[in-house]
Amino acid sequence: MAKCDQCIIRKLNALKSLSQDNLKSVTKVKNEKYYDKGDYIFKEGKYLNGVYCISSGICKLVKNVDGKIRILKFIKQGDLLGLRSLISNDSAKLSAITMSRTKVCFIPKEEIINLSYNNNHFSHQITDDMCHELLKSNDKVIELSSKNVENRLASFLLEFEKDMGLDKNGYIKFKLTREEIAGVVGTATESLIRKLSFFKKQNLIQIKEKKIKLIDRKKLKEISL
Amino acid sequence: MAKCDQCIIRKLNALKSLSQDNLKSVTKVKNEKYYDKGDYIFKEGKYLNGVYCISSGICKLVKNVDGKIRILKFIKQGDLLGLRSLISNDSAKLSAITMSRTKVCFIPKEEIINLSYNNNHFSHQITDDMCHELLKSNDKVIELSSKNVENRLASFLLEFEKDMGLDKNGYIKFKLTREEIAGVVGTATESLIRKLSFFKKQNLIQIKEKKIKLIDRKKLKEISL
DNA sequence: ATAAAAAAATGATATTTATCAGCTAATTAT
DNA sequence: ATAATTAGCTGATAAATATCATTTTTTTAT
Repeated sequence: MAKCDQCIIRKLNALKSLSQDNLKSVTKVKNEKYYDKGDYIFKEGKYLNGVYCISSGICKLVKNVDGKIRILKFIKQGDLLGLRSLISNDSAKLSAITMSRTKVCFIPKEEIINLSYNNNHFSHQITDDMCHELLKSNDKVIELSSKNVENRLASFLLEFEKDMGLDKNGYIKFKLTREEIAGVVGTATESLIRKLSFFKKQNLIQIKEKKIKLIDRKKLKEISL
Repeated sequence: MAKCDQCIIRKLNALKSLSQDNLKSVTKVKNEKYYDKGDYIFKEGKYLNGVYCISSGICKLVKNVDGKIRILKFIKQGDLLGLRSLISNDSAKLSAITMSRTKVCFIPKEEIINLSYNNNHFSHQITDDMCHELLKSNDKVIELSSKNVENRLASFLLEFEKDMGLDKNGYIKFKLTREEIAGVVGTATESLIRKLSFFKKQNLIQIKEKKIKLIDRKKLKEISL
């Protein structure tokens, strides 16, 4: 089992605030696990016994609303999963599904609670992260209630590009199905497909083997507003 | 200036975690202020120098998106305003407008920061509150992206009744304009009006002098799902 | 390599929601 | 008390979005 103090992933989240002693303690209790693409890390309704630190791979946080699957967030290398439920002593309200083979470190609840009481930096970092999450969530509420599908799709494409980065040919690194994009944007798959081909026809984007390349970011930005 | 340790309002928010000493310290630096109905406590974009504790009255947290005013949250007696911005060291992303004459206690940023470093209970309580906010915000995202106006209006009416309580005749205590309800539900005022009169025609609600009484909560609940 | 399954695309249509214009009722200011 | 303003309501219509059925393309399994 790898040692946490040598793990660079931890620097990407609240765990960066931990001391060497803290990290030794985490190393003792943490648990590494691999998931295949499409696996559930946890399902909606489950009470989590700790938090999940994504070591490699990509996941989605989703809610299934009578068949329609809404995606609230993508979780990447370095992100922590399950903090909200753990702090609120509440069941998970969303399911976490891997979108690629994923390595996850599980840290038991007691350890997180102890750390948060023994290390003020850590506990403040968690609060900061929650505030950031809240800001983004509020932004989504506003976007969903005042922008149409076209605006939202443009906005998503720009943000997704920033989040995921580009391959050597300028395409967004990570592939999503049309259904998944619809699940993020909050629309029906068919409506999403139509908007995407509309963007393609307008030369705002290019699509090749399901990968998307943004061509006219300025125009997309305008559309997103 | 009233003393904070004798204020019962503080028990309704994170300030309940403060010690007697903490409260004495807050009393020294806090500032009471009255706002008339319709006043801005702060506007979107402003950097806040502290948090606002609502002592009496009701406010709305809003965002103006090219003329359409979306209401994200109602703030009542006992609620704290401005914590997110303060913790993130960020400008306010929403405006706070009073909906009745409102008494507010302002607590300077430095005091909140100090308290959060000196009192673990307080700082944990803040984190808990943020988690709760995040949960509610996420719920809204899901609702907006998977429910229609009718569903959302039913859901809002039930929640608003729970939040505000009833007058002696069973009407929801607090009056909102149609435009405000539309701003919460995320739709156009005219669409909202039509849905409201539809609910009235179906005998799900009654309206008298702008106040709303829920008649068939069971049916409303079904519609909200 | 081929068959089967899943994903993407398209057309037709229904439903939902927004917009605009005008009218009425209620509230506010003088 | 009356005028002016604002809020509420209604109808007509346009625009956006969802739904369903079908076809084509791509991916996956054998």
